[in-house]
Amino acid sequence: MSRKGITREQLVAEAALLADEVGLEKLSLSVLADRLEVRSPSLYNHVDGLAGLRRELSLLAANTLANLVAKAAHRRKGKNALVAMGDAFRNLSKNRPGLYASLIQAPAPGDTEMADAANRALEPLFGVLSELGCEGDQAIHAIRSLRSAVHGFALLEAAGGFGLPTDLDKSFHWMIGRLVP
Amino acid sequence: MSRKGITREQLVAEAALLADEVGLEKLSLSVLADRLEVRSPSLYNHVDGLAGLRRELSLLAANTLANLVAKAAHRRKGKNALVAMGDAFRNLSKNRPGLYASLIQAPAPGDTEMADAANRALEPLFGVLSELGCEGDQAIHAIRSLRSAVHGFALLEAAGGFGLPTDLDKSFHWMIGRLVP
DNA sequence: TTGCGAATACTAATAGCATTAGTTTAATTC
DNA sequence: GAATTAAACTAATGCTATTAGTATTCGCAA
Repeated sequence: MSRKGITREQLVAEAALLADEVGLEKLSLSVLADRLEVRSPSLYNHVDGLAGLRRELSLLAANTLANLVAKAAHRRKGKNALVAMGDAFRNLSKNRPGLYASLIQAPAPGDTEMADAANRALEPLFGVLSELGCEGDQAIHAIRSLRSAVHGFALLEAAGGFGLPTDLDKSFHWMIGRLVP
Repeated sequence: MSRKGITREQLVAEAALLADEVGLEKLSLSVLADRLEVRSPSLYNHVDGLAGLRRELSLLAANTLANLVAKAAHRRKGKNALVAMGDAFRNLSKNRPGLYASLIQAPAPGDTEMADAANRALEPLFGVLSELGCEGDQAIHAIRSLRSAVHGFALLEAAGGFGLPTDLDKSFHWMIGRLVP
């Protein structure tokens, strides 16, 4: 058969798009192979099985998020920056639900690359908080709370957990405003 | 073969325990059948396939949570009640991770039984907030925020998302305190 | 240009899971 | 005690992931 010239990056990117369309749970090597017009065993040349693909997706998600958050924080200050970062988070979950969902899986113990990528998305948060004069225990509490709240909000929203979609933006901003010291 | 006398409640309860042990993703009809010392097609007498089992688990989780939250709120007032309810939430995620995880799946559109069960867990929350003089938009924002924050915190904690486990309780209580109006 | 090695695709085969159909057997009911 | 129903079983199908082995194509070096 003629070569398709698939690269790992393309493969993972396509898998992410597919996950957005059909849901991360329904993403299988079979459907990905169909999409790429290839037989499923061929995927093993690029990725270490389904588990490997999932890890690549997590990595892509973490890096994508880190970039969006950094861009959102750029040239903004204080609470404005926090709100923009929160919005970036939430927008990713709305625009790329499959990709966002792959953030959830816990990194394997000792997987520093994965842990690093996740931490990179949090760095701007540290910056803004210290700029707001928030240090020590306060900063730790605030970061944990903001992460939890934003993540939980995005998940509940994606799962249709909120009854009415009215004023969801207001609620989200109210929440963030409450959690900055 | 002699009958095993399995009831649907037992089956679902056992499935929940199994999910706690091996993780919800790894819970299959096969392993459940092994645990119950039965062949997997026999499970179809009690439950509508894997999808049906998952729905039953979600229902059990929602009801369990509703009971725990109601008990936590009992005879408590104001912020004390909110903290106790939050703790109940978080404890469930720690003690029954598999069961807790099955809360996440979105209810099928039109599945009122599932939606009702989920709402029942939130009722005490409404009570406490109105008792705190929180009404209208404020109440809506607060409820959404508290749900998001508590849920997000429980998930991140379960996934090992927080680096150090030190003072996690303090952070959790700090967060709740911030979100009550 | 030719030839060689590595990368990438393929086919074939295996194993596990969910699911359906049809059968048997035990319990319940009349 | 006979008939009905419920709950177990076996057998078979189809889908997925995965491995092994094979062939083809691309890039590079002689």
